[in-house]
Amino acid sequence: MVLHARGDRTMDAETAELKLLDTAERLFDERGVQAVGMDAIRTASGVSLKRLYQVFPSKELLVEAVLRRRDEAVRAALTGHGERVADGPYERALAVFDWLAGWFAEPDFRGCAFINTFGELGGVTPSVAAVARDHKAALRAYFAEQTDALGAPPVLADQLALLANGAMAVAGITGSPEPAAQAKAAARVLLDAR
Amino acid sequence: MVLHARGDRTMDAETAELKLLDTAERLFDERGVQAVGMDAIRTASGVSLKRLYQVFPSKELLVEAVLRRRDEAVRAALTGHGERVADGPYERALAVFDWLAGWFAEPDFRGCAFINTFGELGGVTPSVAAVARDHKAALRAYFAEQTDALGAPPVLADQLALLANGAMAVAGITGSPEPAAQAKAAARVLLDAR
DNA sequence: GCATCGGGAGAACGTTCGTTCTCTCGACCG
DNA sequence: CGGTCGAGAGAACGAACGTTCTCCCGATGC
Repeated sequence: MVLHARGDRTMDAETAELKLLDTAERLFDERGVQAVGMDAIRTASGVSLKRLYQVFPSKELLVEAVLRRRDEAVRAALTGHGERVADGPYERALAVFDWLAGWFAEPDFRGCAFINTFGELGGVTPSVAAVARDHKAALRAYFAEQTDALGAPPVLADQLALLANGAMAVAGITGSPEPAAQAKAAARVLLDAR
Repeated sequence: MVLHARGDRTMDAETAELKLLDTAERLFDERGVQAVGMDAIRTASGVSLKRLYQVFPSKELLVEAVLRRRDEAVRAALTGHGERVADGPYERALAVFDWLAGWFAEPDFRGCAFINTFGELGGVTPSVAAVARDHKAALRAYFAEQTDALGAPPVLADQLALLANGAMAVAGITGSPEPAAQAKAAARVLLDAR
């Protein structure tokens, strides 16, 4: 509960945390983690350094929080998109690639944050590696839900996940949204093959 | 030409360049680019800082040289492996995934250097982004050679490249070599589907 | 009204980094 | 053999970073 309702000069901890996560996510996506200083996050977010370190006592914890929030957002978007636009496991599996297409077409798309951050910090920061592993396991699990419902062998879920991750990596590097459609067509072939 | 054949206390420029590229590649793979200082490369390679900056006038140029050399090595390994173990475009396309399997099984495998370095520096260093793009275009071109020979449509080459890149990303993050075999099986389905 | 608390702004601190400079010494040239 | 060149070792420099500290002010409680 907010006990002190002052003017606009200060902000409560929840607002600060939200602004920090939003700002850090955007800057990390644009420039990478190490290229963004805490001071840049302070300036871009308007949250004071003191508050910043109250909410996230170190940069590593901020990075972890950004990735965890994005992990949850992606999981929710995936299942939400699947339920909205497709019914049946076959369509839901394919709908993932439509969701990727929309993501890749965003003007500031620069690849998957988990692939990128793992590449930058995965060899040096175990917590980052763990979040990336968890996230990719969740994507595979979503495909596995659909393939299980189809009675398909588990390896099909792995293969659909490879297509999705390959599309993210290639779309990020080339800047083209095409990999989403290419991966969707390949996924359809794999789904139809059995 | 080496005019001064001294003892072992100095080394000529070619030897220094080789040692620097080898050392930098290993350290960059292990820890990422920004986590490795020029001093660490100096110490690990035994090449003096003075020589280092004679051969590579900046860290950015060293990173670029490491990636370009690896690009050429991968291209050569790909075609060499294809010619050695497989004949015919169908087998050559699949042989890429056997080559990936051997790579993923190396004890210090930490993912594709181009995917990882793009994630770290691609948003900030255009030359790094360009090398990564070129490298991924070359992989796609290798697949395109095989699919063209098979009379398959060009999109199949993109799809095989998505499988290969997805396997690299997932194998790097999870540390498992399995994605290579899963991708190979999927590639076979795609190749057989037409 | 006054003491206290907590926050914002930003200076300060210690470290690390990329890069350059200094010092020294061995090898070649006359 | 004396002078010059270039190399190695590592100190030094300036900037940037993550983190902490200082100063000041407005709001709250008695």
